[in-house]
Amino acid sequence: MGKLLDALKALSDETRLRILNLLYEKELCVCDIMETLQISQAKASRHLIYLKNAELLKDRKHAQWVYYSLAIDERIKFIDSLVYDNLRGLELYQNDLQNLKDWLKRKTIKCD
Amino acid sequence: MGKLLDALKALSDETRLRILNLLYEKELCVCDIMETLQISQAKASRHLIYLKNAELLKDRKHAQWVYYSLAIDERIKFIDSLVYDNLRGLELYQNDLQNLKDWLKRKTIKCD
DNA sequence: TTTTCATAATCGCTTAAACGAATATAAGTA
DNA sequence: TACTTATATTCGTTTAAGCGATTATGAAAA
Repeated sequence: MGKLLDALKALSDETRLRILNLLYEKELCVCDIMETLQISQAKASRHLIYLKNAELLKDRKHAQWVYYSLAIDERIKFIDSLVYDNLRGLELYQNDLQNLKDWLKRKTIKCD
Repeated sequence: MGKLLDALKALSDETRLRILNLLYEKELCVCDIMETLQISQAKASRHLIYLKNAELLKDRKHAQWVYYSLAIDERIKFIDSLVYDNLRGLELYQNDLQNLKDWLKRKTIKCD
C-alpha cells in the first residue's frame, strides 16, 4: 500500500489521533501514553505499533522502556495542519495535553 | 462520532481519495467518476455516499443525474494541504486528472 | 538466579467495511 | 403506457481491525 494511504489509515482512529497529539509535544514511553490517556497497556502498545508500521513514529529502546517519537517527513506534512489547526481546537485533545503535563509532573517526583 | 474522525475515516480509502481529487477540479456526476476512474457504478455510488455522509461532499439532483461537489469547511481545511501538497504529487492522481479531462472532452461531443 | 517490570504478541470474539452481482427506484423518452 | 438511463440499495461473502484477557519476552533489580 502507498505510504500516504498507510498514514491516512493510521489517522482514522481516535486513540491513535490522541497518541499523535501527545507525541507532538515530546517523545514518550508506552507507560506515559497509558497513564495520560487512561488506556490499557495492550491497547497503547498495539496502537503505537500501528503508527510505527505506518511510518508516522519511530521508536528507541532504553533499558526496559521503549520511547516513541514522531517520524513525519515532508511527504505527509498535512499532518501538521491536522494537528495544529484541527485536533488542538477540540476539547478532548486539549484535556489530553493537560493530563500529560500533570502525569509528567507526578512521574518526575516518583521516578527518574 | 466526531466530524473530524468521520472525515479521516472517509479519507482512508484509495478510491475515495481519487474521487476527492477529481472533485477538487469541479462538480461531477456519478457517471463522470465511473468513466474517469474506470470503476463500477455501484462502487462509485457507494463511495460518493460515504463521502457525503462524512460531510465532505454535497449533492444536487438535476433530471436523472446526481452531481457531487466539495463541502469542506474550515474545521477540516487540512484536506486542502493533503490534496495539493501530497495527493497531487503522486502519479496515480495526476493520471486521474488527465483521464478526467479526456473524458469530459469526449462527453461534450457525445452528450450535452 | 529468581523476581519484577515494561512492552509485545497471541487468542477468541465482534464489528466495520470492501467487493461483485443483482435488483430497486425514479426520472426522461418513445 | 412501455422503455431506457442514472443512481441507489440489497445480498452474500470476505477481509481488516478493534477489543479485553492472557501469555511471552527481555532487561533490571533483588
